[in-house]
Amino acid sequence: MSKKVRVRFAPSPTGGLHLGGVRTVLYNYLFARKHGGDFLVRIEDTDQSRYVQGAEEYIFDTLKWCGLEPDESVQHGGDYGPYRQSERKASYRQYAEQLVKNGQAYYAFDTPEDLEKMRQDFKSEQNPSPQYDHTIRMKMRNSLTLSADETQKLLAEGTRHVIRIKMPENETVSFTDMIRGEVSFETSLVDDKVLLKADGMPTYHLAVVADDHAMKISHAFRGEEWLPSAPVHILLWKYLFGLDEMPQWAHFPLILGPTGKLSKRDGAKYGFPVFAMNWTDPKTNELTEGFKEKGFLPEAFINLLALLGWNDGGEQEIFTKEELIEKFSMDRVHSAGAKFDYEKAKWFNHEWVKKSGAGSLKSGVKTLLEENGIAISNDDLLEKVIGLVKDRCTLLPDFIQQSSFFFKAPETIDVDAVKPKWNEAKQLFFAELIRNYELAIEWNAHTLENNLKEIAATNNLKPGELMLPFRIMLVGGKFGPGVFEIAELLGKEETIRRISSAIKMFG
RNA sequence: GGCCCGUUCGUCUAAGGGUUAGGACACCACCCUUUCACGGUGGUGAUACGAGUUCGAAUCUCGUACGGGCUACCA
Repeated sequence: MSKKVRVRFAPSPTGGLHLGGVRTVLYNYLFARKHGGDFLVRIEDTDQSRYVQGAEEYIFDTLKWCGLEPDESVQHGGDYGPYRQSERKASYRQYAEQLVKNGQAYYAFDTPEDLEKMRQDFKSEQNPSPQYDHTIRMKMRNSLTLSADETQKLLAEGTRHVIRIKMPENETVSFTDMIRGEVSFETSLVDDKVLLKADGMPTYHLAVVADDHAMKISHAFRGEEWLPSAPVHILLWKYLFGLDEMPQWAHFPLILGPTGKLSKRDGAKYGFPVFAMNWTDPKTNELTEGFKEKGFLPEAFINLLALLGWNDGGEQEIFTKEELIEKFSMDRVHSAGAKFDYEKAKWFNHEWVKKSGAGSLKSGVKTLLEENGIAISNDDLLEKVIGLVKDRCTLLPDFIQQSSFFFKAPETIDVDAVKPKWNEAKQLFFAELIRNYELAIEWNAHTLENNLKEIAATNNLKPGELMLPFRIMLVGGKFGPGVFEIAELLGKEETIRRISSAIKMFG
């Protein structure tokens, strides 16, 4: 009974990886880690027409960024390769032929035109999309309707054909889903799915069963959109390997957008990322923004995804990956779909930015600043700056506004916010402040504040009137952390330089 | 249309027969803050509907409504 836990993520390399895909990876990963099992990635590239250059590499880059690297894959090696279905072609036909031999599948010679005609002919109001099923198959061109000789002749001539499963009539196929409990289907209502395509490639249905068996998968997890085809897979397991060998299934709820299943379109339409990382379609050059580039931390991304359809029963919402591994359990995964809320996603990131040490944020922020023309020569200063401003940064790019002025004098000064209330007294005050600061021996926020207050008092000025001008001199605008903390990090020379150059603009 | 899955605040969710139905995001108010945030306190706000089982139902059963998924030689 205690088979080693082995789970897989099986994407097809057709484009960027979206939220739902990454969450499927996550739940697989957590389950494997929790149970000391293996997590592998198998590339489902059986549809040559949909193959997209670069998509496979993108998937692995994404997993790496998320910190969800597989134990076995095309890139990580393993004993159950190849991990790309296009390279496993040989075995699939053999299984399909075996099914034909046993009367559980059949050759079908219908052309795409034949199929189109069938759909037109049988289309009605009650049945808007006719299926190739037990009511139809005897009216089509296949090894069930043709004589054995004819079938052999067509095969010998190399006639293009597919192999379809022959769904039994009046049987109930049921299985226990780890999330939904017992799910059952009437076989008469399921169509004869193609198992092996005319090009010799398997469809997903055959491939998933053959490969899950070959790779000794113990638990097969996937999105809910697969639930309707589960009976086909159950039957294939029964016919080919026996139900005892079959992995346990779990179908994850869908992640929904504002209208339905979350799509790339939703992201563009509502202004939030849908893919994990930036993805550029090599054909159209269309760029779809990713969470990474939007400024999400991988820890936050994983965290928010984990909570979209699962929770540990308590009120904790911020989890490290290690905590997730410890607490994850499949029976606490929901059965209902979850609508993605970008505001909440940002909240998760903000929590993680606050929680992260300045040291761990440093390299990301440094890159970002440098990309925006801010050269960082002093890493220690950068770390101090990050520590000072991170509480007010939700996404990584927020650090640009919040910390640029520490390294480069502001290009624009919000003169209008100061000028109307500027006067001779303030002019003189700041001139005196400069003289005072020039003589300062200790340069820290506390003394700078005390000195300012003392000078203000002797000049009969309220500190309140002076803080905003002072801030704008140093920062350029009405934002940022405490003024004296800023001045401390700026240093004596730079603080004085900014005050004196700003005075001229106000006067 | 058929099949399958689902339904607790606007959103993510807790409560596995007995709670004033709890928390978080968002929103609002107040406090803190001589900027903006953070933080703190409080507030608005939900068991889709109808039957049944039960002393007692958000919770179990059935029906209805609504939502979603699938219905390709795509995955």
